[in-house]
Amino acid sequence: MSCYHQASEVIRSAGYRLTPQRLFILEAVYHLGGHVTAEQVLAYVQKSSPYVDLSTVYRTLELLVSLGLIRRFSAPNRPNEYEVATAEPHHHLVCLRCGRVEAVPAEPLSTVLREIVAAHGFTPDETHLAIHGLCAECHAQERSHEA
Amino acid sequence: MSCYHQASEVIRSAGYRLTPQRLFILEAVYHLGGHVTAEQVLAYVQKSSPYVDLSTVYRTLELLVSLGLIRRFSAPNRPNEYEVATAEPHHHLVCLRCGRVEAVPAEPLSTVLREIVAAHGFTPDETHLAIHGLCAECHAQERSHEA
DNA sequence: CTTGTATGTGCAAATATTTGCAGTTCCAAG
DNA sequence: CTTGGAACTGCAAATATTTGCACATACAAG
Ligand SMILES: [Mn+2]
Ligand SMILES: [Mn+2]
Ligand SMILES: [Zn+2]
Ligand SMILES: [Zn+2]
Repeated sequence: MSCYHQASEVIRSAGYRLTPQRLFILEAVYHLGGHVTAEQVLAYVQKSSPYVDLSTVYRTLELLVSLGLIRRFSAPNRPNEYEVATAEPHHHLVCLRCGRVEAVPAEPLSTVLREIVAAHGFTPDETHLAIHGLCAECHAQERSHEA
Repeated sequence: MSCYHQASEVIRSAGYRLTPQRLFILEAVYHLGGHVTAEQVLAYVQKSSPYVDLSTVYRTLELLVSLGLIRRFSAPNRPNEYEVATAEPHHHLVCLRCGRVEAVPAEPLSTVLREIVAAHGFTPDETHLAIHGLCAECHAQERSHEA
């Protein structure tokens, strides 16, 4: 579950320093589970290490994203969320009306996506796509609302 | 080209007021063309109407998005960009390394996407997807960088 | 175990975006 | 053509995120 030991090794072997802050932040994302915001990570980290700063959390989360250790979930009108990359690969459907976020398996979407954009010489590395639209309920409501 | 007349009718018939600010902002997005930021829209609008506020621009742009008159382009580490919805439907490939943004036709991606997420009862209405990854050049560089 | 130094951190300020609120204005109803 | 009131706006403050910089520290080399 919460074994972020290998993850810390990735940091080292990529040439980055293994600081207490980075370990705390890594542990926070692993421990909290699911999607977490920078603010939530900070709150957890500060229980053990009160002087860690929010900017360090942001910087570290982006570092972990660039190393592929965590994934970013970014949707308009909500703070960025982050999640361990060891979770099953998936995308998210974001309802623009009620705000609900639902996970869907990465496949077959990822494969199709990869094939289509490969024709443009592009290599998508984002396994965590935010697809905007309307959930079933909200879509039904919009339809009835017309008349 | 710049005929946003029908667009203003959409605002009215959706029950929103047709204010000078909304017309100026609409015209700005039509006139400037391509992807524009709130800041750019403000600069253009203020030439004719100096007291318009940036918050009004943000609010109005989001209103126009919700009415389907313009599209939002939202990628991490860059301000949101907006574009008239009358442009040919397309998505964007965003290189996470060099920052380049390339347009790709909406089809066949949109159709595939729609089919796949329909199985989850979801109706994607976002024809302006930001797909993250590496462009051809940057991908080549990463490969050679390994060795 | 030192030590030098590039990397990383805390803090504060900058930037990007959103929100609350009091005053203004569009426009439906008369 | 008025006019009342909800919708809208400007402004300022709040919130979200990024950045500059001086100081701290991980860690490679000795
Ligand atoms: Mn997720
Ligand atoms: Mn576009
Ligand atoms: Zn919904
Ligand atoms: Zn690139």
